[in-house]
Amino acid sequence: MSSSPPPPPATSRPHTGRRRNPAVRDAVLRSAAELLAGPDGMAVSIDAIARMAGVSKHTIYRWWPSKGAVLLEAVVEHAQQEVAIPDTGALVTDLATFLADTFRAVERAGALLRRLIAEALRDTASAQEMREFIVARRGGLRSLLVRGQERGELPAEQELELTMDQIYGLMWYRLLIADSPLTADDAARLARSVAGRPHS
Amino acid sequence: MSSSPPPPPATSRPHTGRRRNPAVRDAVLRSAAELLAGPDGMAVSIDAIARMAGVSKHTIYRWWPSKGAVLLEAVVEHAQQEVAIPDTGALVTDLATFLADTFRAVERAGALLRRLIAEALRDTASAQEMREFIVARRGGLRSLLVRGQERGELPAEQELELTMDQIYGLMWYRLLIADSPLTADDAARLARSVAGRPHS
Amino acid sequence: MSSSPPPPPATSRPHTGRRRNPAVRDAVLRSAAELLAGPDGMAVSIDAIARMAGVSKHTIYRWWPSKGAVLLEAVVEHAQQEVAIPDTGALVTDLATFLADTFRAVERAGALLRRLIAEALRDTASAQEMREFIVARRGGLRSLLVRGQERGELPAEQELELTMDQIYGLMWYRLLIADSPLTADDAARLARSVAGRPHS
Amino acid sequence: MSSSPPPPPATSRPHTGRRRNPAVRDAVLRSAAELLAGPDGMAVSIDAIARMAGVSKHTIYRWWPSKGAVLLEAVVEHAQQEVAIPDTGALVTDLATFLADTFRAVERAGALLRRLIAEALRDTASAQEMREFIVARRGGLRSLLVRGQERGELPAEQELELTMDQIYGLMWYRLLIADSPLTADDAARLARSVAGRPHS
DNA sequence: TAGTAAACGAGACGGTACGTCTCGTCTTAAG
DNA sequence: CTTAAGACGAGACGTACCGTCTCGTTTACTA
Repeated sequence: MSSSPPPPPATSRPHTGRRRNPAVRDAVLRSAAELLAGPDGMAVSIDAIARMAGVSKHTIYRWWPSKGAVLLEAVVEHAQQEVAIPDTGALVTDLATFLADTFRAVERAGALLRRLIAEALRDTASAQEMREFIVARRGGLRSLLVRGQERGELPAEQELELTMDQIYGLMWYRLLIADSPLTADDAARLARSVAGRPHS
Repeated sequence: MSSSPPPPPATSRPHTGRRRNPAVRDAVLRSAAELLAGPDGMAVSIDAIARMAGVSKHTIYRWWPSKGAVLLEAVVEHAQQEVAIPDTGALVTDLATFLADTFRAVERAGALLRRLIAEALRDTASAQEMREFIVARRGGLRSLLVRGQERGELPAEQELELTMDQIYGLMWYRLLIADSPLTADDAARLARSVAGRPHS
Repeated sequence: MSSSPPPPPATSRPHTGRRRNPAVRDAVLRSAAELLAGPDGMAVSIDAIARMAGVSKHTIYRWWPSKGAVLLEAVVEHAQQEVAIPDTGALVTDLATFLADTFRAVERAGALLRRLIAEALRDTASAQEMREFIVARRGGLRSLLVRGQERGELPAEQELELTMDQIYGLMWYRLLIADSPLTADDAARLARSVAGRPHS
Repeated sequence: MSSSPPPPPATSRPHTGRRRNPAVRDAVLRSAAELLAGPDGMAVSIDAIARMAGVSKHTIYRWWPSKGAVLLEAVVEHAQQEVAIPDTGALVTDLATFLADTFRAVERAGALLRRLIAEALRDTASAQEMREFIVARRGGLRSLLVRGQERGELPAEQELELTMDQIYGLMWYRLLIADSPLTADDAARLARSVAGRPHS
């Protein structure tokens, strides 16, 4: 879900030469995250990342194919703290909890995610990686919904992928387009809506 | 929702000097739209727009405050062909029709919209205008849903704004994040899901 | 012998648009000259010239095709103070005066000329211009020698171009290769040697 | 005139460890010479030399203090085939032969020498070594001129160093500045000029 | 037969410059 | 006043080379 090995090791040579300095990777990603989270007008340039990280531009380009790749990996690293999958016994409360947690995390990383998508929209190459990362992160919600289906709280015929598109769609819509907040209340209402009891 | 008069005419002087040439506005917007719809890697620069339109950069900046504003207005102009509000007597079919039309239009303008959002994500100023435009366009769907509510096809308590966020959220999610198609089938399934009879 | 208009005016359009700011040209050439004359280790980069001149790099590249071209023009501008062609009545004294003046000027501009040639040796394009400039400057010496020939102080059969290659050769040899000084005494001895009375 | 033992072995420790691999030195110098002689635009970088020689950059820097030093030694190695000192009995023919040979050798190594000087002009350190090499090579011509003086073919008072500066000056001038050929005819004319019978 | 010291390849790294690009502002002269 | 042409400063882009610095392996001499 991250990493950045530029040339696959050709044959099975055990590796020679100086090893990659992990401090460099860390410094770059930390600087990238910091700049990404910076004030809204601030541009996130490779020059700026290199300067802040005390690293040469060339070194960044050695390990990451594009700016988007750096930003994505910074976000991935930064977003490592997984949102827990709750199990309260009822789908609607599980969902509400999960979404509230997710929304809170997303709100905190708002500027960062907006800029990440902005980069992806301008760079086909990094867009693909970004897509894969985002799609991979749907697993948590999916397992939650599947459990609801197994328990009979959700009709077996319900198309979960569509449901998930609606949920994550709302989230990104608020974040990217409407620029309106994602509250715990939104989480609760969305949970009820999805669980089929929207107005209880 | 369009236009762009930068300096309000000060006092009530009847106007002196050369008049604004409407052909300039058209040429700029047409060129912008053409470049926006171009191949995915192509950059849409003010220089390119000016060159293609046979117009000076300065003229563009006189009438529009930023690149984003030009692009937005180009999209607005281009998207003038309104999606009709159907009235088949049943919410689910109305919705399906409306969404299918909308999806079709959006798919056609895909590259264009992606670039528009990319610009908005980098330019706070144009983001605001863009937001207003997009929000304004929610009116059609809202009237449709309200009618459904009045007819009793949708519970009176249902929060339409949330529902709309889900619908448009899915649309933008597919467009910007997942980069997956929006089919007529998706429209139908989404319509059923929203109308409360997801699996009929 | 200088200037640098990049695109020839195509057809006979009378010219529109903002005019080239002569202050920019001056600032660039002055900064280039200053850096060229700087301490021996110092590199003369376009970035440095731009920074010192308070000018954008792009502006430099707009008007000069390469670094070498900037440096050459800076030198040309700087070397405008022509060495006078003396007329004392005798070739040997004329020559001695002329060479002493030339040597003095060249010594003063030593670092500058060394760097200029260094650039020319690495950039075929600027080498050509530089060659033309240097060859053009041979006119003074030539007229002096021709006069000597006409007066009978130099054999009519003497090949002046070869003689001049020896004279300027010595000068550049000392400057570029031997890095040894060019004194007034050298000028006098060289004058005697050329005038055919080397040991009077 | 060549070699490159970087740190003298401190005290009289008899030497331990792996010995220097002579193949490395050869490969480096051969690659350097080959690149030096390459097409005019081609850059001669340490990276390129290392790559072509199949040698690590570090190894090069272990044995040579700078790029200039490598290039100089490559040229020295390449120029080992000494130009013979002829003895025909007459200065003018001796000179003509010697210069024709020298010119031919220099013409063959043209690109190589130009690049060598280019490097020396940018690197004070290697300039010194280069100077020493070039000055050392003046011995042949000097002995020839001295013999001429002893034979009375050249005035005893003639300052040979100045004469040699004129000769080698012409050569380098043609090579570096004028970029014009050095022919056998030039050699003959220069020989006559120096021997005091320029128009026989 | 170990131990140890240097040579060597591979290649990471910080630094600096290159020449190109786009942005948004400013200037000029024509209509 | 509007417009086209286009100069300009700012600053990012991605590439190249420099010279230094680990690594881990290989080779040789010494104890």
